[in-house]
Amino acid sequence: MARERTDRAGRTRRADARRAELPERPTLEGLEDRWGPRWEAAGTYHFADPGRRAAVYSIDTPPPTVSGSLHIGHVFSYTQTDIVARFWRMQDKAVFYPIGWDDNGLATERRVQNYYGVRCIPGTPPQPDLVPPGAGTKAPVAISRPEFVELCRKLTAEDERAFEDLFRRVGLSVDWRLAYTTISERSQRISQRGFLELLTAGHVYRREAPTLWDVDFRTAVAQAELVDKEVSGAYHRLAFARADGQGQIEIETTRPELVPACVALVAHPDDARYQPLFGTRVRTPLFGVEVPILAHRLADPDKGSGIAMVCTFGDLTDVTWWRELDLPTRTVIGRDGRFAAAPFGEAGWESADVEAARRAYRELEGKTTAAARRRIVELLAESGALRGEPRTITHPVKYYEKGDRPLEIVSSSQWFIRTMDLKAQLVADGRAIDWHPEYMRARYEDWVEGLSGDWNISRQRFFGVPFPLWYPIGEDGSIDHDHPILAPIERLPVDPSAEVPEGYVESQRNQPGGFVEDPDVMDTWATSSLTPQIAAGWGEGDEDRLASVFPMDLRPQAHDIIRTWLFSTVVRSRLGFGEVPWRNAALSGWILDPDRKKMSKSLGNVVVPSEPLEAHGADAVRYWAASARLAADTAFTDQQMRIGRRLAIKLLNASRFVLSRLGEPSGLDGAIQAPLDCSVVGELADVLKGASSALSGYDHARALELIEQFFWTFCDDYLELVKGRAYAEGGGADSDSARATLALSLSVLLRLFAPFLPYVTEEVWSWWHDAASSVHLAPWPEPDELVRACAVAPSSARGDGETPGVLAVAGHVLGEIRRTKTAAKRSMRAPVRRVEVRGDKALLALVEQARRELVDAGGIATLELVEEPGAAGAGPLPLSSLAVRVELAEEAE
RNA sequence: GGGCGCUUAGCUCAGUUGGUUAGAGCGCAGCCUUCACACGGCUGAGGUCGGAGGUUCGAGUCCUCUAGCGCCCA
Repeated sequence: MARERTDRAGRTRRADARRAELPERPTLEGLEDRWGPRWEAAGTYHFADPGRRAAVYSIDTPPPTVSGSLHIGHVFSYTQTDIVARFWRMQDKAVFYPIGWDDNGLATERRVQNYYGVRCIPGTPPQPDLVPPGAGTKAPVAISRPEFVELCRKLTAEDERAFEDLFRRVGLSVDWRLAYTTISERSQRISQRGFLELLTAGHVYRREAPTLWDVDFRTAVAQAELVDKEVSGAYHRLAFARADGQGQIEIETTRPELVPACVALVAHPDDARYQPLFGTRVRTPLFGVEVPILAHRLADPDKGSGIAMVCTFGDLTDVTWWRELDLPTRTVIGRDGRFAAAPFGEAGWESADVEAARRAYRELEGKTTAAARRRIVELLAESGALRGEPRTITHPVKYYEKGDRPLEIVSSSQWFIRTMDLKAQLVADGRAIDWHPEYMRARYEDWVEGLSGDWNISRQRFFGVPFPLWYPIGEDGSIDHDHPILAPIERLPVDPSAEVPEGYVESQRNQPGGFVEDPDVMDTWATSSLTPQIAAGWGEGDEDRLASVFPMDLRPQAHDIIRTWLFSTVVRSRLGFGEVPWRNAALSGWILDPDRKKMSKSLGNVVVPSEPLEAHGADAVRYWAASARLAADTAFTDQQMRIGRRLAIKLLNASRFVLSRLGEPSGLDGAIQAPLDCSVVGELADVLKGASSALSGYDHARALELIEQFFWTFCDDYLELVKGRAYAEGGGADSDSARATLALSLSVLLRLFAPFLPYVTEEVWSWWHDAASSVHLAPWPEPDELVRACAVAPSSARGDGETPGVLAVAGHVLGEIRRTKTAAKRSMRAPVRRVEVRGDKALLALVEQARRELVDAGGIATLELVEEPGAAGAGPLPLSSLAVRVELAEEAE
């Protein structure tokens, strides 16, 4: 792989020969098509493992969810990371910059269901000739799990191509050879191995427990996937008869349908109204089940009547009460979200009136919660237990973030990773990471400190990584969940539903004395929490680069998935690898539409990236992304792209001019000696220093601003002032100095802009260098190369309280001349009879040093400097203290 | 309810550790077809920095209170 570098000074060879190659009218059109394939062919961005962690800069690139729609936000955040990658590559780091696609999981399943009009029903016979009905069908076709998984693979492959095309177009400098998908064999192997190691180490366990459950997707979901939605509901006031016959207790509930699942009433221990009742019992209305009245601090005396009904399970508070008060379980809602059978009269379901209870429950059985609620309200009203009219309220209800109906809580067996014991360590790990911006750390810490349960990693779904294990079945047909049969590491990945554990044969599946597979798949985060390991090929033999790249330097991601992806990666890194996964976390903002609303498909305000890329070009779109700071939500506006485009065009034209002026090559070292030239180099050195420091600190926007600002001054003032010397035939020291300054400045500017505008800078670089040379592999400029090029120390100029430099002073005078010409409505070429500059001696001396350039650029016949006595004061004087009088020549002159 | 962020020219945003007349681009107005650039250049008008109070010789920049918007979490 060619990593040919230009020498430190970015020196050009055979400049004369190259001059002929300058395009007459340079253009941005077609640059993406020209350079993308060349970089690919040359392996410009390939990672060459140096075998030393210190020589590597590694990035834990977010794998986008390919089932989501492509939009301009993808370009935005990925470009910001690419700038960092390019910067470090030019710092001579071996940049490990992989890319992945997150295709595993529920998002893909849902897209496949909708796209093809199918539904996965495990056990459906194979239908090889099936033509899926397609989107919009009202009757989805049931298909088997293998066929469903096949469709998932097919569609994600298409989606991934679209993402790759986009990212290539934008010029991301990823090493495409490192591309991975989260459903790939490698990802599954690594994910399963990671799980087994945690299991062996005792960090995961399986337990039957109340579980947050989406009734439509029929899967468990984790705390991290919850969202609160404000929905309307109603308080129903219900009367419970006291068991001793001494009257009634009224409670209020938004979920009257759960009366058959009621296991207690609770009030606050300090609530005087209920203190006498603690320990007594009441009977549930309709069902006649005796339940205790208990005290618990979470009961809110101000809510409703101050006493609440505890059901198994209406919400997470019920779970807490159930656990802490050691209450029995009476489950009524099944995994399909409908009321399941309830054996009133049997053990645990005793009733004072079994017949009445069964009669009432028959009215509910098989109904959805919503239908059951309507019916039970009627029954409660008929029985007289419902007091008054239900009172409508709006309250927050927990939903799965992708779900359409409120979550239920069902009791089920799930795998958990122990995180509750790890909180303090996780907070400490968060503090070991440098956050950009720093305040984002708070999001992480708040989340960790607010964890209320271990991380449930099992999902009752189909397109995911299976748990690599089986359970033995006893001779009596009972499943022994406590002694799973683990797949050996060498066999991974395994699909336990298709493969057989060691020592068994397929015919023993589901048979007494045989085995049964774990039917679940892992939470998608359980796999993507291992992206550093997947990208680095952990355990993959010759491809294993983990030692060279881990812990990684950077995790870039959006701030909304701190609680999921970022958090889960820290957990896995800590438990599995005993380390913090990265040194830096950079949080990008969101793209909003021009009205500052979040882009979403449902609002119809999504901007497809191909349009701005087409209209403005990749560099211009990158400029827009680069000019936004990290974590700043940014409105989409093509205004910034227009500016970026203009900048890129300016770079083409200015470069063309500079290169057209470079004559015979002469050594740069020490050639720069004219005061104005030293001044420009001095300012450039300041810009270099500032930009390097900003980029090192993940402030790409600041770096771009500095570079860009200098570039415009360079064009507007320096190029205009230097033209006279640059055009002078026959050379001479002045002329050599000018040409050396032009060459040096252009070389440095191209390299500074390269991470931001990779196409246009490479284009210009190619006018000037051998075909094998790439600006993207050129060394990042160093202050030393600027210093060396100057005969005298470059004068740095514009710091606060410092005397302005020659460039600034000359630019100021030139500005005054332009102002006068503009005011007189004359051309900028209009001759000037006389310019008089009055002011402080020190400033005048600087003007004097640029006399020739000012006379040339302004077309000045007489330039007179007049010292103002008395202007001398303490400290350096501002430019505005110079009084410039400009007399234009007559039109005819 | 808790936490965090934002509020600077018509618009979109910069303003580093407090220091001289607060910056940029767009938009707007005017001028210039100059031999790198009309997919351009130059010049100009336009904010007193959400509000109130405080610290300081000095505050957009620190402190307190407050309003609005947004995000995260209960």
